[in-house]
Amino acid sequence: MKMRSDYTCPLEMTHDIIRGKWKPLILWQLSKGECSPSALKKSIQGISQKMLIQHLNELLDCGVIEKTSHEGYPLKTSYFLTERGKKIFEAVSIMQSVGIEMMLEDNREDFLKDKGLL
Amino acid sequence: MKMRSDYTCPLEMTHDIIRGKWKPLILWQLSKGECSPSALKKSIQGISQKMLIQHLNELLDCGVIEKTSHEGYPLKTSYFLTERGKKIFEAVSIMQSVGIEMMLEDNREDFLKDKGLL
DNA sequence: CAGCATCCGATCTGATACTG
DNA sequence: CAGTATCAGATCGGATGCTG
Repeated sequence: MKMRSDYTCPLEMTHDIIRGKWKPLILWQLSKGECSPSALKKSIQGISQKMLIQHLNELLDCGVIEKTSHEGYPLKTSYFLTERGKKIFEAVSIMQSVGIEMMLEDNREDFLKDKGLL
Repeated sequence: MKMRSDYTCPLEMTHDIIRGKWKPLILWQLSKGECSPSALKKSIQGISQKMLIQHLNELLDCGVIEKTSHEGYPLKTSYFLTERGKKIFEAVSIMQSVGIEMMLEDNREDFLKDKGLL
C-alpha cells in the first residue's frame, strides 16, 4: 500500500492510514512503548505474522512508526511511534473511548470488566 | 455488512463502523445537519450512488444514523446522526484535525487554504 | 526471530441498468 | 429522487513455506 498524495480532504488521509484491519490495534500496542514483532503478535489476538509485518511496513511508509534493528542472531527489531504516529494515536485513543461508551450503552459492562477496561 | 458482536476490544468495534471507504466523509457531512442522499452525493466528491446508499444502510444497521422518509413524489429522505453517531463523530473529528496537522508538516498549507481549512 | 513470496478465497468497490 | 440488483475488477487477508 502506498499513501496517496491526492487526498481531497485531510480526513481521507488519516482514514487511509488507519483503515487496515489491524492498524488501530498495532498503534494501540505501540503507544505503550516500543515493541518487537513477536511481542506484538502475542498481544494482538488473531493476527498472522504476514499481516503484522505487512501492516508494519505500511505504517513505516506513512511515517507513523519507525524501527531499529539490532543485527546478529537471534534478530531483534523494535518498532515505535514517531511524532506523527503519536498524533494518529490520538484518533485511535478516541476510537477506543467511543467504543467503550457504546458497549456500556449495550449493557456489556461484564465484558469490559473482564478486559480490565472498567 | 453486519456488525459483529464478538469484538475482543472496543477499538475494533469503532474501527469496524468507520472502516468503509466513505464512512468518515458521510459522517462528516451529516455532522453539519440532516441531509438527503442527493445532497450527500453532491458534497462527497467521487462517491457513487450505490456506495452512498450501501454505506448509509450499514450506518443505519450500526445505529449510528437514522432516516426519515417523506412519502410522495418526488421522494424525499433525510439522514441524520443518532446520539451514538455523534459519539462516533468525535473520532472522525479528531481524524480530520490530525490530518490537517500532518498536511501542515508536509507543507501543504496551500491545499488547506484552498479548501478553506486554514 | 524478522521478513518475504505465493497462492487463493473473501470482501470491497465501481459501473450500469432497473424499479417504485 | 431513493433504492436495488448484477457483474466484473481490484484489493485485502489468511495459510503456508522459505530465507538470512
